[in-house]
Amino acid sequence: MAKRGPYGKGIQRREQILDAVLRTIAERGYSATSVAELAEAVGLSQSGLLHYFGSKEELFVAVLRKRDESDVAAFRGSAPEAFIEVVRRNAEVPGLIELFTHMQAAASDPHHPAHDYMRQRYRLGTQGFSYALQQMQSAGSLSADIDTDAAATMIFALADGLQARWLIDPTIDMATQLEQAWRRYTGD
Amino acid sequence: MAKRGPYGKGIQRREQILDAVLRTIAERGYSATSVAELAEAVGLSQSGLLHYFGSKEELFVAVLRKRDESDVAAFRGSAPEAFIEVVRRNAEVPGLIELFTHMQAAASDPHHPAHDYMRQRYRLGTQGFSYALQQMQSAGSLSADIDTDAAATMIFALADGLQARWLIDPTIDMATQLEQAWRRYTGD
DNA sequence: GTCTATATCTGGATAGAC
DNA sequence: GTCTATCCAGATATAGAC
Repeated sequence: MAKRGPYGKGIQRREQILDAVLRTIAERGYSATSVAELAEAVGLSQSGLLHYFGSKEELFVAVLRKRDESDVAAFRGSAPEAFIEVVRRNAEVPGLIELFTHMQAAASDPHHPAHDYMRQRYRLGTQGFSYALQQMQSAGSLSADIDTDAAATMIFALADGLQARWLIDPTIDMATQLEQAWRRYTGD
Repeated sequence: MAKRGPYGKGIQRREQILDAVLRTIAERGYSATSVAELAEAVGLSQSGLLHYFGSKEELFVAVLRKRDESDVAAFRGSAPEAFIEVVRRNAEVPGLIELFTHMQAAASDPHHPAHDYMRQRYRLGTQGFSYALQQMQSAGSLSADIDTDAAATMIFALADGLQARWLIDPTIDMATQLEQAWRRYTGD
């Protein structure tokens, strides 16, 4: 039975639209992405699309959030391996990496809608990863002398840096680089 | 004595303008940076400025190149330490990091003027660093089992990723993170 | 080499009808 | 909720005079 208010049909429609936008960006990339073109691809008018998200930038942040959801859902297994698997998976949708990279650059402005999103992403991401590493230390599967916060910050920054470079120079193998770096960092 | 042709006064003036633009971006950041504003800060009209660089994007690439020159000039001492020192120095000019990050995002388009610049930067940067590491291996000051190309790629990507994050969340200490990562990566 | 003036245009946002 | 129509701002690039 359909819910009412802000959790009813409106939200469903919003998610549905978001899915379509996500796919469109994944296919066509960020550059070829005016609101008008997205609207067309989605099957709405420009103002119809903006009705749901208010502005272009907020729409993009919503897309990144949606993507995170599916990343988290795909996050299976132990910490470093699962993380690398997500990066490997990302290499199949360069359009989304492109979007992320642009938003990351824009987010340095504290007034940009992506600013808070990025901060939150860093915080939650590194916290979660750090916690997982602590568990490994307790279980004895990770050297106890590792600063888990620093290690988590390191691997997130490395992954982001590799992705930005990979967009420009696809000859590098992100997943292999990450794996190798992690192995060396932790001393096997 | 003044040279003639493309190596004469025109070039000098160009470098002089470039210096002024560089300082302006360093002070005011990338966001507040239309060609008109740069022109004003430099003391030229908009078209006067564009006369030298053709387009906004090419101007920005020229700024990055100029910055690289001064980075290379400041690159003193052994490889990893000098590299970290450059990153430390960058933290004093967030405006330039911001510019770099935006250009890096834009460079994923193969037709963007920054595309070739970035590729070249990656290639030369990692090659140079890798070579320096090989020297260290020969001298016995670096473990011989390290893949120097991979290590160079890693440290460049990590530095770029840390910088992008630092712009948004200045609580992290880039230089310390880099140092620590390098130490662990190389096994002290 | 430098300026003034202007062309052009792209694109996001808004008003208001249905 | 969705569309049509319009507005408006901002920015780059160019033409042509001096």
